[in-house]
Amino acid sequence: MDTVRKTPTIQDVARHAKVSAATVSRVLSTPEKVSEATRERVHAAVQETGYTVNQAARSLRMQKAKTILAAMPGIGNPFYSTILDAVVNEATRRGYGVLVASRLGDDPAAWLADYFHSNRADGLLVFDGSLDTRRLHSIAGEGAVLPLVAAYDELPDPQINSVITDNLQAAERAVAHLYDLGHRRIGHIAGPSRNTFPSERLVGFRKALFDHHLEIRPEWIMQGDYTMPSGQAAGEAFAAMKDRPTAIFSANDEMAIGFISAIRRHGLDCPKDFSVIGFDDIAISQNYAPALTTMRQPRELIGKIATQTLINLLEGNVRSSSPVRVVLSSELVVRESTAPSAPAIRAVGRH
Amino acid sequence: MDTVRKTPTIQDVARHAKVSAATVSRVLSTPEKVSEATRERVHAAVQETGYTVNQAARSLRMQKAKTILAAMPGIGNPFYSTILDAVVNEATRRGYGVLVASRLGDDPAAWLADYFHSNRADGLLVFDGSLDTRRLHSIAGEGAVLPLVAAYDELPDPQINSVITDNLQAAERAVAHLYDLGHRRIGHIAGPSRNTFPSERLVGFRKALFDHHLEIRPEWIMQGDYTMPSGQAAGEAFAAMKDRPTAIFSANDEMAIGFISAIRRHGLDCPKDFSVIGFDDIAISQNYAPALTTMRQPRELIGKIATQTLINLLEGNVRSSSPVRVVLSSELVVRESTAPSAPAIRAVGRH
DNA sequence: AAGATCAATGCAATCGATTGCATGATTTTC
DNA sequence: GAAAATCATGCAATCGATTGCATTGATCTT
Repeated sequence: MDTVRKTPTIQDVARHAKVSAATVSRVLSTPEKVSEATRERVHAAVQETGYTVNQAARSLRMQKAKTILAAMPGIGNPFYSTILDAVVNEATRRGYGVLVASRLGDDPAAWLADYFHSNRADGLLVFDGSLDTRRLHSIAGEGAVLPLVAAYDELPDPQINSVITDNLQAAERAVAHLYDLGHRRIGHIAGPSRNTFPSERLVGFRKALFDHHLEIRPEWIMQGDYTMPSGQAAGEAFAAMKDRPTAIFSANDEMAIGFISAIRRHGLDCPKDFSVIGFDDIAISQNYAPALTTMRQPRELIGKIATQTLINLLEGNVRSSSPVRVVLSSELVVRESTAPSAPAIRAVGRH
Repeated sequence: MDTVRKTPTIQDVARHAKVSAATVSRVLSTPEKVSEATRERVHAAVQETGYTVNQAARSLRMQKAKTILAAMPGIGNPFYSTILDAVVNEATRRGYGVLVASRLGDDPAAWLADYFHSNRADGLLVFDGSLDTRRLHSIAGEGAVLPLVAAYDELPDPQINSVITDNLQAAERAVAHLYDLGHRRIGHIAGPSRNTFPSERLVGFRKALFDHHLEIRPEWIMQGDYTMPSGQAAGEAFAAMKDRPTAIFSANDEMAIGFISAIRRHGLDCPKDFSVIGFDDIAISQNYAPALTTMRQPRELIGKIATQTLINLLEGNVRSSSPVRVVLSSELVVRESTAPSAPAIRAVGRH
């Protein structure tokens, strides 16, 4: 047994195979340029020594890190962590490492751009809608273009590559589901708006009500911020109403769950007294009581496709100069939290 | 405006400040070795050029990547993603990057060890209990010691550094809580056992029952695997019992939630008909209906301390040769899913 | 005042992998 | 059969930062 064995370098392999380091390198990256015989000797030597390429050296020489950076608003959020999972899987499959950045300091854009200047990452996946991508680009350098793919809800700067879901249509689909169940008095728990623009799901909600000739009552549109407590707050507001909607479309599942549990404390039951449809289909939704009807976002797909897009970009497989835009569609998942509206049932009973 | 400006190197800074690259390097790492005047010139030049050290070059020269690797069983799991969040924050604060690895391929240990051979990461945080740390060590190299800190529940190999929680005592505390509420018929939903060893929480459960002179009924110990569906399965088993316990201690919150929602379908109510206490205090627990009583694990702390421990190790701040072991304690959080047992209430009523 | 000491800085080697160019060997072509 | 084309391989420069050693000039010692 050797005493102090350091990790083998390409030189060690070369020595074992009795060739030059250059040849070893070629065997590993462009095997067709090397004769069969030497190729085998080198492979054997690689086995013997247990050689692995030193990424630091390769990065330095090649000016690329084979690593992508994922910027998330909060990894703790189950919605994003599922996406991250998909990102890691896909990146690993393609031979890339995944660095995770959390928002830190007062200039996150500068902080992220630093990863590129310092040659730690080649590309960036942005899942954080609050990040200023324009600023990011400008910091990244005048000459160079920072390869980045954004994947978050509100449609960002149309100039950048993005993977998003069809929020508008999905919101309409959600309302249509409630309508089909006989609901005519429908409220909404909205997500936070970005830069004075109303969120797409709210817009879709409005459009759907309009299309179905339903009244849009401002007091039935409650403002939330995608967290459970804000859903609970909406629930309290709902409970305090004299004249309540019979169904609620929540802009995400967490608020829907907060809403339902707050309301339950007031002796109201979902779906008996009111229906709720959420958005996202997070893990808990199917096991919540009542199991939540929701618009499922293909989170794994978002992560996977965003990663593929970025890596294709990095490897120059994409020649088009216009930004890549992928829109994925959400899927209605009907569970227990939505039911025919009480009046509709009564109507049936009277018949 | 320059046309094609590449990212500046230390040479560029040197030229600007009219010193050698060596001096620039010294200003950045050992400022006290440089005279006040030059120091200022160099700092100015750094500002002007917008220089950032090239990590690839530094890694190559220093033989360290300033990056740690986090191995998670599944990032999608909300329990782990909270930990990861803390890891990223702490690592960033200390100037380290965080690479995330998912389990891939048929030899995860080899896969992870590769990150070290290839000089991509300096240390490893293991949150995945199913990883064979012995094998990892042996692969990592005969001579070198792979710096690693494990943070997962079942006490691993006592030789390795670890950050864990006091599962045994916490389990006893959970049972004590049920006992104090008057419950005498207590069941358990167990997590999967590792290598034929029963899980610590199960051991703690048994010990607590024994200490309280309660009967341990094997049919009241249901086997789960930490997932919601397995909790639901336990719920079905519970519903089918002729003679049921009045309280359940679940080895984690997800199973507890699955359990409660399954049982609710059978017309039984928590906490009226039975009490449930969980373990972990994941985000959903406080908003579930009923809000879940649980043993809270300090997840942020686990992530933070594990990271600190690892980085201290890497930077040689730890001189002790014996492994570092940190045990954090869990905290009982009483909410709505546990209530005085029905017999106890009746007894009070009769009085 | 001459040698010793010290502080500040530069020189050049080094980390490990990649690749353009040169070289020598072999095969093809007319 | 000689020139040309083709192939396999090695040489050496390169990527950017760090650091031991050498050099220079200034200050100190006796």
